[in-house]
Amino acid sequence: MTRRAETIELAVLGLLHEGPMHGYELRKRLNLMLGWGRVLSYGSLYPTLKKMLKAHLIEETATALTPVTRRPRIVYQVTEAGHREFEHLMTEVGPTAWEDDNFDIRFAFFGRTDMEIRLRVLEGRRSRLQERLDRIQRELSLTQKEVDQYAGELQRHGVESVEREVRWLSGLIDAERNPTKQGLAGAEVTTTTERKDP
Amino acid sequence: MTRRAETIELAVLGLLHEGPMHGYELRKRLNLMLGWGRVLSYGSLYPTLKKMLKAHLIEETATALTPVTRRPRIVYQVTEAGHREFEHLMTEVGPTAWEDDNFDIRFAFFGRTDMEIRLRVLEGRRSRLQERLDRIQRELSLTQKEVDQYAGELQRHGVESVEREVRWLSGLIDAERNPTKQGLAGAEVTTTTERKDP
DNA sequence: GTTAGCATGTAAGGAGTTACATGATTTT
DNA sequence: AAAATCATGTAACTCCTTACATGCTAAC
Repeated sequence: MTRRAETIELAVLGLLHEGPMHGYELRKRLNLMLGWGRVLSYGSLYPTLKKMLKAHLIEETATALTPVTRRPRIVYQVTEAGHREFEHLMTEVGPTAWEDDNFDIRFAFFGRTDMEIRLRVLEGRRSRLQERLDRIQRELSLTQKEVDQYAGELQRHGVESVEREVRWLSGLIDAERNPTKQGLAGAEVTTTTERKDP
Repeated sequence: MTRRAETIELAVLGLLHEGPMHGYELRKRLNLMLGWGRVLSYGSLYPTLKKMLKAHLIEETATALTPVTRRPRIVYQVTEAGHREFEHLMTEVGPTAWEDDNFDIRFAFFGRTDMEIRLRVLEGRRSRLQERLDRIQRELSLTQKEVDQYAGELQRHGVESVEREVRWLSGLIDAERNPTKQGLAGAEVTTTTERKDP
């Protein structure tokens, strides 16, 4: 949240790399990408696009408008500067890179970074989560007051979720380190693997 | 997010039920309870407490201040009205109850509600998550464009997380329905199952 | 012909974080 | 004695969501 603007910018830059898109479509793709829960509102997206236009990170493409269509469908595409900004944001490895939202979007675009960067981001993310677990463990041991049944269950479930996340990251890190197996990054670690849906 | 104020209020009301507490301590407990990630800032908590004071939901207790301590440690406790408000918020089952943050805090205080309410909240939460999965599945099938390796892995992992959440809820619902087993709510359902991970 | 989805925006307002400000107490 | 942590606040600022406003296009 809070620092979501940055995230959106990076996401827009990354998505437009696939080809020109207009706002409405961007929003859908964005929601699918980082929208586990919250959805991005127009009131958030369009102003961001305007801002990016002004910063010359993206530009409007001439709209294919038939004599009939009065309403323009504005199609955006990345500029050279935008492309450089994307590279810059992706290679700039730092604390912000492993914050919840930021991590997700960066991960989604891992295909366009070097393994070195990928590893640093994955490892940073993992330590962040590990710290979280440690902190909780520490605080939990300090307040040894016996917790309520449900509150305890919630706590347990929360801890397990984070631990699961850590295992996922470890799998991915391993996969990066020895790409012995055929291409699939960490897929078989996460399991699920086979989907036999039509 | 957004409607976090409500959540904080409910949490404060619930926590103070355990006994009087001062702001600093409340904050720590709160962060431990709903703080998987974000932490609650003072700039958020204290104004909320002030607001609740004005609404007579809580009151300041006379500070045990020795002649030495100049700085008062303000201790809060729930009023009768606050207690009623807590009951009201907990029994009022509706969409807000199964929003991410709201659900967590409500769940933590399940010990103080009836099974009927608990079931409705659990089931509401489960449908919400199920809808989320369906929506994603639907959108994913529409855009059959082959996804990038990493983006795909992220998607997969996200879906699995939600599915896991659904299973957890199902376990809890079962446990509520037949409390045959000894007390422990859904603990053994969440499992942990056997971890003989390779 | 009307509903639903495509498509683009803006304005107001709320919510909460950051940074600031202050001081006490405990630990190293 | 310094550092850490306890403890309580406030103000400004940043974001973002909500609600509003408009109009096209496809399906039912």
